[in-house]
Formats: sequence, C-alpha cells, structure tokens
Amino acid sequence: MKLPLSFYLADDVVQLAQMLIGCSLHTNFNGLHKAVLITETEAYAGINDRASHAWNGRFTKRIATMYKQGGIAYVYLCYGIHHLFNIVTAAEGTPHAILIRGGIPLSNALAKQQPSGYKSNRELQLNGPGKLSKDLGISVAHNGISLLGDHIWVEAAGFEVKDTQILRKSRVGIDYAGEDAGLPYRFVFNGA
DNA sequence: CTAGTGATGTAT
DNA sequence: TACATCACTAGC
Repeated sequence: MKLPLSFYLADDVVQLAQMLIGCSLHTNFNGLHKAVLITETEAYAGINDRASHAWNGRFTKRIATMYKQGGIAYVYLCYGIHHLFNIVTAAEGTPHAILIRGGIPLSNALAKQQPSGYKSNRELQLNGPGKLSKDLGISVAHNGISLLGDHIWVEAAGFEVKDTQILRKSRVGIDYAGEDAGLPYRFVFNGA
C-alpha cells in the first residue's frame, strides 16, 4: 500500500526516518519495476541542522527542492559521480529531507515475505546511497518528482517492525557539521 | 588508507 | 570567471 501524502507532511522528520525503516521503495521506469526494502535512513532537519544543505536558511536552485511540500524526491549529484536519493517531508517552506542510505533488493515474488526471508540474502544488500540509486535507476533527472505517482513511490512495511530491530546511530560523512555530526539521526534495520 | 569526479556554491 | 567543496565508492 502506497504511503499517502499525509505521511510525508508530518513535521517530525526524525520520527519519519525511523518509520521508513522496513518500508519498500519502488521505481518503475520504462516498464521495469524494481523494489528494495529500506534498511537505512538519515534525517536532515532543516535550517537548524548544520549537516543539512538548507542549514542557516541557505536557499539555492539545487536546495529549492527541499523547501517544497513533502512527498517528492530530492536527488542531487555528489562527488561528481553519485546520485543521492532523498525523500522531502514536511509542509512547503520547511526544508526537511530523509536520505535513503541502504536497502535490500526485493524481487516481485519476495515482496510479501517475512523479514526472515531477507536475512539469508544479506550479501545482496545495497549498502550505500550511491549504489542504491544506481541500482534503482534513480538520477538527478528525477529531482522533484512526486512520490505519489507511478515512477517512484514508497509502500508501507509488509510486516511488523519492532523498535528493538532498529539501531539508532550518528550520521555518516558529515564531519563538516561540527557538533551536529553527533546527532542520532541515522536509523539502521537490524533484522534480528 | 587514498584517488577520482563534476556540479554547485562562494569568493573574487 | 576562478577555486574549493562535497549527505560517496572502489581499489589498494
């Protein structure tokens, strides 16, 4: 079941990042349908978060997407090579976003199985945001696309995700963020 | 550990 | 117009 617009409009981006763990991310380009179980997310919490592009109210052409109403994709090129896929949340004017850092590929047949079915495929994990978007075929061309449409969308978890299955950690690759680099805004699905 | 990559942002 | 930076990955 596709997540509704109301999900993306919630104001607590950190909680949303946690709720996305266990959900599935789907793409459908040129008739090719792909899906991954989301196992790792990071929250970027607007103008007060030094790690966020929108920190201190920065507003540029690239960042503008983050300020739009939730429920769309924010995709940008990092290090000249990697297309990083984020989910924009909150109301228009509030630059919240959630980076999808990792997942487990689901074939259509596996999509409804219990998580125990995925654990045996641990080696198939797409760990890393660059690899994830590459595998799904997401690129900067999809920046700003709606997540309620038929190209990229998120579906609710098909099983119960317990708090004890989610690890909470500090974010990765944002040493420049000073003390905000230590904020526990990263969530990892442990499966067990 | 370090190199590579090119758009983006900030300073001239 | 120039230069530094970067929410990363692959390969030693």
